Amino acid sequence: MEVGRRLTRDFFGEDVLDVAPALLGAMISHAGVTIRLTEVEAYAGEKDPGSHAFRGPTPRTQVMFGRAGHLYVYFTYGMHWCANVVTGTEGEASAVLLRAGEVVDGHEVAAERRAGIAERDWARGPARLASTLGLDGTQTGLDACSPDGSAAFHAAAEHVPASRIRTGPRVGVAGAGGDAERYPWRFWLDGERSVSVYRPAKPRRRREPA
DNA sequence: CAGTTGATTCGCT
DNA sequence: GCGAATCAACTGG
Repeated sequence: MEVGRRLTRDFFGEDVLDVAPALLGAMISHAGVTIRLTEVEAYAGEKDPGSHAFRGPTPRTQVMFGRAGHLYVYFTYGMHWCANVVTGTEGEASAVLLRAGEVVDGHEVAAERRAGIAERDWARGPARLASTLGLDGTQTGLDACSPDGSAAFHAAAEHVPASRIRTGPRVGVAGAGGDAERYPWRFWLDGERSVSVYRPAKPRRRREPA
């Protein structure tokens, strides 16, 4: 299929708030499936209370403090994997969460991998997107800018006018209240069916004791 | 459509 | 121990 130029490490080395919207319409390929990104979220490194890097490097978040263009794939809610790409300068630990997209190549592989799921939902949400790409914890640290790596990003096949880009608060991020939460760091393409519905970051109600 | 709930493991305090 | 950058199934309108 026709894809744009491959995105380089220089592309990911820019500021996360520039990289995130620039990824809309771009594509990521892994394990036989290509997804066109329609929704992303920026996480601004160690100074961002919503980021996993907020409390400094740990074994889990080590890769975020490394080079731009590497994948940070984390496990959450006891069952889901979500994928980010590291951005900015080394040691900064900023990253873009890949929140949603649509499968544009590898439909047969995706259909097998996501058996029983409607095509519309294959990459509608970060855990679904990672699952459809076949990404899990074994791919964390993978260099998407390496010529012989298994994952790669490609520029949008079509022109994405700035007027189609929307911004808003991040989804499902607890611990709001800091300065970081005042900024709309979620970016999506207006009018795309694959964009997940916004839900405010509301703390889960604890079940009452019996 | 919107709203609610259980599932289930890990990372960190 | 607590709660999480979520999902799928289910309810009621």
